[in-house]
Amino acid sequence: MAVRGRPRGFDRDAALAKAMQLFWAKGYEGVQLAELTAAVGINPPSFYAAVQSKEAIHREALDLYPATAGDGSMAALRDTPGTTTDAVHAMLLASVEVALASPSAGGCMDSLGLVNGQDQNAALRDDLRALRRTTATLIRDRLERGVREADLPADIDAERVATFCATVMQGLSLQAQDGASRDMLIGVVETAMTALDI
Amino acid sequence: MAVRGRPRGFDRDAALAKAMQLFWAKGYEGVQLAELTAAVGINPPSFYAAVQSKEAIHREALDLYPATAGDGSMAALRDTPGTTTDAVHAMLLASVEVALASPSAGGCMDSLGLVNGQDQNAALRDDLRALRRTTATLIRDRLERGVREADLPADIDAERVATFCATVMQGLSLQAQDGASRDMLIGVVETAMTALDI
DNA sequence: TGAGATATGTAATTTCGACTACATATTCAC
DNA sequence: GTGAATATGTAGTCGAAATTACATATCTCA
Repeated sequence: MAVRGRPRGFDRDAALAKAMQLFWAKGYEGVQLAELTAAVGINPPSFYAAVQSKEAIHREALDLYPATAGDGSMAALRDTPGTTTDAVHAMLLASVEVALASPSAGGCMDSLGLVNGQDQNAALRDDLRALRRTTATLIRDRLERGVREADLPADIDAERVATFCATVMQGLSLQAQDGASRDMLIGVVETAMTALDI
Repeated sequence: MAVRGRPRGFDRDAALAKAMQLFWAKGYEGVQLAELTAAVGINPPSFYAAVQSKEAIHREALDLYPATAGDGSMAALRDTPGTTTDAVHAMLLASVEVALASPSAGGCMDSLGLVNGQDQNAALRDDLRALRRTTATLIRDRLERGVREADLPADIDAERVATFCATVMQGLSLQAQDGASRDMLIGVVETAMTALDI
């Protein structure tokens, strides 16, 4: 059962990837649809034939982000063997790479995609906040696992340490935007790790 | 030599203070001029008779910010007696209060006022970046003073530690936006301080 | 008191950016 | 080949937000 009508003249997945790059580089409100369609090489009607709205494709980009470039830090947290401390260290180092991997060195898409924008985009801003809270929760879960496995002292405050890690990761995104070098960001991570010698 | 013509019907300083509150709460692009004029109780022409543009009053607000509410952290860094560590600790605790003092619990105005906005506001975004770099420089200066006064070990990397502090402070702003409580933010500061037991 | 100067209110204007109407083009099913 | 279905390009529309035109109001100075 092949599709009827005229076939789409561009690669939707490639367009989405391009959109993600743009949103990552410039934030939601920093990207104009005209810019996006120009980057893909299409006209607005072709875009709207394939996507419901700017907001809709941004949501798709948010889903694509961890599935590709943006998953570095959570993947490191999840997959790094060894101690919990090793995993947290790898996570922070990975978040440095994510921040620098932005097409504009603009930090993490979830952290900076929409910070203080227009009221009309409040829903998206709240979604990003929820994503960030989820990240903090994943970190806390990993720390609590470390406690259960006697890898960390039983008396640590997992939520506090997780919030500290999230704070540093978000700060790293802004530092990347401010032009900090990879070496400097890695130095920040190493300094942060000394706070985790619990 | 009194002023000629009809006198202004509103208090310009009060209007500026209101504008600062709004910009602090919602960011540059999150505030509409209509909202600002409504909050002040005037109409747009009265605003434009007293101020050149939205961008101009935002610049004034950026100047007013440290002169009033926003100066907490730098004042603490500057004025806290005792050790350098005491000063840094006070600075971080003050930045928690600044972040929570925002009319919307929205973090520091310099950190979050315009993160990933429209291309047309690139100049303002760059100004904010410069302000943040200045903050990091002030911290580094204080640390270097600590080294000179033998208050800190001679071999610390002042720039790295200063960048760490700036990273945490900026992260605290985002955490405040994400709804972290004062207790949690203070916990983050205490955790960060353990990284500074150099 | 009147002339000059500045402020205000009403109601635009202007610009920009997301989104779309519509005519045309390309494909599939039969 | 014809018709149904979907895509594309041109050229808009539509709404939102900063900014302003202009008539009027209120003040100082002579």
